[in-house]
Amino acid sequence: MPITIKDVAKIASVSPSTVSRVISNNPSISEETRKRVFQAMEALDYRPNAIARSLANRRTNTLGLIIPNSETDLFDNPFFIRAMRGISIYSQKSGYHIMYTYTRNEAEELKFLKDYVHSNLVDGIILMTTMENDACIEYLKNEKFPFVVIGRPEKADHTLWVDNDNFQAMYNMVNLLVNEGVDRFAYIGGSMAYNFSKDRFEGFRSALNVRGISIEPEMVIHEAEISIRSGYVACEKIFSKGMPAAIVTTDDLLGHGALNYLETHDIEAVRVTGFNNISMNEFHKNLLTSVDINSEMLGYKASKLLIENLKNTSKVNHYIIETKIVER
Amino acid sequence: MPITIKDVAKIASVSPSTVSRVISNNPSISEETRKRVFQAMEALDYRPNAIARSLANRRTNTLGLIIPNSETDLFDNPFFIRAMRGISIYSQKSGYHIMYTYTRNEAEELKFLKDYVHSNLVDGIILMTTMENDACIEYLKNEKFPFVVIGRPEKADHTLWVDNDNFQAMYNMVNLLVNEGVDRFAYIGGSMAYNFSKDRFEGFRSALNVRGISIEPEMVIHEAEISIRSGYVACEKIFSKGMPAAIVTTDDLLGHGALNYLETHDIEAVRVTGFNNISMNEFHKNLLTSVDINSEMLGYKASKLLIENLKNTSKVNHYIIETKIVER
DNA sequence: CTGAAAGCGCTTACAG
DNA sequence: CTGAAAGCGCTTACAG
Repeated sequence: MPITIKDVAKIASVSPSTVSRVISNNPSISEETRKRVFQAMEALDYRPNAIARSLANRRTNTLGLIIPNSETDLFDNPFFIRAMRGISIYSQKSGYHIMYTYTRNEAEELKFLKDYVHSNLVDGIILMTTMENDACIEYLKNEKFPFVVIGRPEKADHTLWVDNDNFQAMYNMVNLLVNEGVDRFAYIGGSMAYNFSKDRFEGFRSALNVRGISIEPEMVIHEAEISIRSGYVACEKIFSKGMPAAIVTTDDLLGHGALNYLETHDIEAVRVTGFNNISMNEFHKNLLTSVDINSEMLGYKASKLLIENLKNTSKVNHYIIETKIVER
Repeated sequence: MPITIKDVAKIASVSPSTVSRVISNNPSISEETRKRVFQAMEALDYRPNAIARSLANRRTNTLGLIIPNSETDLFDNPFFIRAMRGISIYSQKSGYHIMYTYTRNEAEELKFLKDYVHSNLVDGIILMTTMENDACIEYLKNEKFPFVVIGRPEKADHTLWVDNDNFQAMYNMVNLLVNEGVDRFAYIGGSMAYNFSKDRFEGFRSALNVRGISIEPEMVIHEAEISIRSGYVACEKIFSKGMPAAIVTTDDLLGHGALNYLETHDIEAVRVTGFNNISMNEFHKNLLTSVDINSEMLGYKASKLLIENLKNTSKVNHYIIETKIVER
């Protein structure tokens, strides 16, 4: 027999309405009765039933999280768990809970998204990635259901999003290498269906352009899968065409694949760079210079942005998270 | 104005009770009216309100997941995300949702655990790790709140748990090495406050015992933190004492730390083994033989066990997940 | 096989 | 500043 608001009301000699107002911090309650009610709650070790509150006020204080398809190694990428940590930390602070669901493909993404939206279980949704013609974004916009997306969407209007400045981060990385004297570049990136891949590639292209270094198309590889294996395989193609002075990649897993290739083939003096600054880099003998994208902050700010908007206390529709080049 | 059970009832010319019975698959409904109700639901695109259902039948069909403290690299360990994936996949199948919360220390663990238990938001809890004198297990037992724990707890009676046979896995690994001719062993493990650390160490000890190989205490290191760094640091201690023929570790991160040490110091012909078979192993030049603990299956079976018990369809209180040595 | 009614534990206009 | 009442959208004994 659980303790309810009625039990508290009886002990405190007030009505259930009053107890409810005390719980929700309604300012119209006198200090005297507030104190009495708190005492009663304490005495009974009363905890409000979150489900009942949700039904009555039509808010669940819960956010839904869609973790995208990843048969690939992508899933061992610490990005997701780090972002989920940031999401959890901000949400805890503001009294929100987080539901997640793992999906294997876009069809499942959409299916579970609908489940979240129609079940009334969550007040808003966090999408962990952005794709070209993203069906999830499309759907949520149509339904006018609150959501935030990690990664700048194609049409950023009327959409909440957080992202790094991927163009700038890659631009700066290439510049750094040019300043070190690198004059021949290879590039390994992920699928151009992702906006962050496009942005990073554009940063690469623009930086070389500005510095007057030509891009060699056969040294530019876009791999469908972001993994150590892909990085390795891409190098086989690259080195069949020539010998770059640096291999710029869009992910540390690709970068480590490249490093493995270099080591296996006893190739020296080729710089390799990546993104994400995964912990594996730190003690690795082969040095990988990497962009720390601050995944945890991406998650943190994503939930912040969404929750602020649910409470109507936000003026902005996006946050840019600072990146940092970690040189090695 | 959301569509409710009443709207459906009106269209189908039945009472709300009947609609409810159709939704919950109550067998006492005639085929004829069942069909009519389904048609009405379809016509209105009706979706039951999960919150209202939860309040009425006192089940939320939601599980709560506590992700333990990890200021350390532990968090980049793919174990967590893989287990969470398994948990999600089984839960989806049986119509359960998953909430997670990240915690920074045992005090927070307990705090958020209480939050879950008292908010009535979840029907059961999944604990991702087991510790010595685990306060969370203690608490949940006292509250008689349903839970499952990944990792065999100290007192396994009246507790649901899933685990590998960590003793056996390590025992087999050591045996394999002995058969290959290894006659001098070093050991790097995690904190002995974790049962899996204890089990793995016992497997190590017993296997050497049986094969008549003595353990050199100064070559046995228990690190508080499971990380690449710790593995490296442990090797500094080990090699100041002598030259083992194999370094057996309880985690691939420790193993990679050891490999890095060997490489940095140009030490060859020392075998290194780990646990988890992380993806980093696959393309790494230095070969790490590893125990694949099947993290995803641990998560999968954990939610299966918990959900089966919530539905009273389970006879067992634990599952052992098979491990597999991946030789390299 | 089906319906009317009470109930799950809250919130919130409305009235005073 | 506080209470009585209706309502949130379901479920489920009870009765027929």
